[in-house]
Amino acid sequence: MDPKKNKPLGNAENLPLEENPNVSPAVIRRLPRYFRYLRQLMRQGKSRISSGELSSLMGVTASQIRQDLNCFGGFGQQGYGYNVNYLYSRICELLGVEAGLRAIIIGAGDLGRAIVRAPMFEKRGVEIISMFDIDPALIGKEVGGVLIRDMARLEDFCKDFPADMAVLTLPKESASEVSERLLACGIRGLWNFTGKDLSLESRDAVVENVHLGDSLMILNYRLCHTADGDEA
Amino acid sequence: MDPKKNKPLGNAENLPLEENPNVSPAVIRRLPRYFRYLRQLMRQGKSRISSGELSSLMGVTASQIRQDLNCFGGFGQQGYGYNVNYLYSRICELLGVEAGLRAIIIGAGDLGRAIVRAPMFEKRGVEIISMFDIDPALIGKEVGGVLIRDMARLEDFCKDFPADMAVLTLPKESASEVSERLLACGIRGLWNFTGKDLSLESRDAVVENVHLGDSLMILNYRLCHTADGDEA
DNA sequence: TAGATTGTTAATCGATTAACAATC
DNA sequence: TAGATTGTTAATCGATTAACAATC
Repeated sequence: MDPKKNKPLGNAENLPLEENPNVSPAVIRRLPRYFRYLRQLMRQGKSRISSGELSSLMGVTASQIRQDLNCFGGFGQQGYGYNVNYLYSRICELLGVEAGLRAIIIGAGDLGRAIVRAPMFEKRGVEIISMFDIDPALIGKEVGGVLIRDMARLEDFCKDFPADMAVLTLPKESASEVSERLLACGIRGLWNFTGKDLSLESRDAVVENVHLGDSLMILNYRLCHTADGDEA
Repeated sequence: MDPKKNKPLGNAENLPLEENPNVSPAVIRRLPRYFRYLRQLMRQGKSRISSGELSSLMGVTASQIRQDLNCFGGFGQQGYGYNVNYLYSRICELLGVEAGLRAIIIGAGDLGRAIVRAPMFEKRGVEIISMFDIDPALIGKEVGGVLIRDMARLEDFCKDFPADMAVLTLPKESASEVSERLLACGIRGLWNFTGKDLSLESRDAVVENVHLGDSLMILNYRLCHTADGDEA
């Protein structure tokens, strides 16, 4: 029973991973959690795990884990389970951790500065190459090793240093206008913290909206509706 | 055809809103968006809206809107539509905007300071009554009008000023230990930014996990898998 | 009244779970 | 080989959409 290190054997074998279109949004939303738990298992030196073991660790069903992983081809081995290192590296590949993506941050306010200093990007293989702001008091300063440039120079900069994504931490009033400029610069991904719903799916760009206000309201709702007498 | 201002007529009429248990998580997740769009309509002075009109505004189906709103009773009127002010106030009620919830923030780092200064809480009727940190260099300072107190005094403070929720913007290493202390203080809601999955549903507390790293990874995935040759 | 639009039921679609044959 | 555990199909569950009768 030698530990598995070889290629996947599932039915997606001869397709490049990037071109499997049969992956549901629900599965994609769960991939980052697999990434995190596998990373942790690897650090703990665990070399092998079964769907059952992983399921009790993550609090989901073993069935779901097997179903999810199989969307991308057979990552495991019957009778053995999954090789942690191998599975981790396949998931990294899926998530583009090794793709060398580059990001810029638009808006050097509180949130922009908090984000640029977080180790999040580095851990996930995304490089922040610049920040931009319109405030003269901020332009020219450095935060977390990243220079804040004048928003007016956005187009110039992108010509020389193309970025894959932009993090929007600017007031929602200018969100639409700025996203147009970013698309024109060739940026294809927006991580949107502005609180304005952006949907550019039709324009060959992807948007991930993070709406903190909505998240807070969901907590509010549940606080108000879980207080003891819920089932009465 | 007089504009509707009276009570709802649906079958949930004689139940207090807080005790309708038939509301699916999917509906709850959408309520904050209704809140935002209705708020905006109100500011624009619009007094009446149909599910069809709202649907094209929000980019969802009219059917879903009617279905969603009906979970909580009949908020509209056949042949007329919905009264914007009335609907807005009912949704505020559902979301606890008038409930006078109080929050504390644990961790006065970049993210904690960014959050305390955001107008988000005030808009949603949540009052931040204190921040806590263990760093002596921060304790005693004020951010956004809120005093940073010593984490060691958490229990003392909560005895005198009970809070409904805590915002966790501290390193994930201490997330579990700190949430135990918070539960012991009587706090029933956690807004968790630590990146560690917390699940305290079993212990009569609610958790809203905001995992920014996961969100970034989903964007990564879609960037890598939408690049032109997707359907090949 | 006629027109409009909800409330609500039925049909469809998608996602999760269960079960088990394949196979290491 | 026997035991374990995946890959995969079928069954269930939940969420969305369509349709239309009720009614303002």
